[in-house]
Amino acid sequence: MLSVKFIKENPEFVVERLAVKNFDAKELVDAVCAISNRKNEIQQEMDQHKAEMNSISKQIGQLFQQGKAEEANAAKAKTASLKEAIKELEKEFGEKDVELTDKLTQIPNIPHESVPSGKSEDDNEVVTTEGEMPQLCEGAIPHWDLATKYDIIDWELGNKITGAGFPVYKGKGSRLQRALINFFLDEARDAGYMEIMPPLVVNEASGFGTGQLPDKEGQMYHITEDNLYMIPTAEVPVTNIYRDVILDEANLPIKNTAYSACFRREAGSYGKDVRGLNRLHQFDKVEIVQVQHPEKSYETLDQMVAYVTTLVQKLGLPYRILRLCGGDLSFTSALTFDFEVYSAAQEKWLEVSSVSNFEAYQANRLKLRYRPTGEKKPVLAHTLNGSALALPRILAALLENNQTPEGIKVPEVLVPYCGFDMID
RNA sequence: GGAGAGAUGGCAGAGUGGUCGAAUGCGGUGGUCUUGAAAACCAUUGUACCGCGAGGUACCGGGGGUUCGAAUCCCUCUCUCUCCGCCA
Repeated sequence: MLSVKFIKENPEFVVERLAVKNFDAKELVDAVCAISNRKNEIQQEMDQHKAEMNSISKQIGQLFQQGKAEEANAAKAKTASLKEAIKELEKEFGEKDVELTDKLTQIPNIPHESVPSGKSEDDNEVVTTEGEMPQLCEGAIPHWDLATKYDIIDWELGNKITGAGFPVYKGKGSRLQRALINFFLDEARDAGYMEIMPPLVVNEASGFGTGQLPDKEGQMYHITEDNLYMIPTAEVPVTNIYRDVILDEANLPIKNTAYSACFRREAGSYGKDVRGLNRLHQFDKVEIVQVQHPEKSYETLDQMVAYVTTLVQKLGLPYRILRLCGGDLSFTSALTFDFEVYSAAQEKWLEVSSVSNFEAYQANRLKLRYRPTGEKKPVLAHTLNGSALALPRILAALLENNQTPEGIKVPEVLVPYCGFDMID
């Protein structure tokens, strides 16, 4: 969330910038300022009364020790009204605090100045388009049919065991998944990221820290009996490693990577674009996460984009990079670049990565700070993350683009990882 | 699942109603000494909020209560550990 201080110092700026996200923040910003001001007034009065109370209590203690019980009891009488006043102020203070947090969590992150305005994904800005469009052979078919033809993914079995959106990978399909995971993790390690194997289920505090809760809880599978959530991305556990942490400036940037299965309910997204591997309830992904100095986070974002570029290039997939417009930008992000690969049989661009700078928005929720060298006061760090990469759509594009009458060719970089060069 | 123990500052670990934001040790930082280092010694060392400032307030797992006063007593929740059972 945004800091109260920033909102109070720049209310017009916040409203103006959030308009780019098509978000009318006027009322919320006004409310935050008003509630915060009232809260401060209450605190001043409350603290004053508490100071007096503390002082009287201390005196009473001394009087008792000196054996002056009568005077002590007289002093006690004075405390009743004070006590009552404090209680009331505390109550109102608590209410204002809840209200303030409620309003704050409803205000999205401010978009970076480079974010184009726009309503939907149609307004995203194409930054780069690279790679050769594949020439498909006669009778080319989409990946869901290829997967069945070569018996590497069993859709029906997934339906039987769990339900739609939980495919079963078999034989070379399963091995190719494993190869992709290892390939991505090794690449990330070579790029300086430390590998993490996180829990796949998180508590409420973690969900709040990265911004999934309270608003987007419908997106996650909720284990109500234990009040735990299945992760929609490794971003959640890996970023929450640094919840309530004060880092040394010298330790920045922190670079972590993690493979995880990801679980998404995708409620309300039935219909188009859900065939085959295009949208699943469970999928595999390797994520990269960085914690960086505020002054260096955009430089880091560029580096992360450059890194993801190398991955799609090595896989030989035609890709394009989009700068998300305000309307398509997520609630918590300040700037996001999406990667899409071209899936030739579907004749569709498929999103395989989303690389974002959250600036201090997540950090403020997480209380993730660093201490500038030689200084006393901790400062909020910046967090960034990106998919590197999400597997299903990569697999879809690989299957469709590399199909030949003899079978599906495996990209060279993956051959050492999976141990075969052809799915036939 | 059954029984028990516990949750205190970066860590370890005292503290069972009143100058306790909290002893002590370790660690960290600064300094003295030293050619340099180690050792020793001295000093310092949490976070947040309010206030122009002086300063004030809060925080000893979370929440509630008793009391003039709570780390300390009571209730409640959560979590951790140990033993037994079960089990990859």
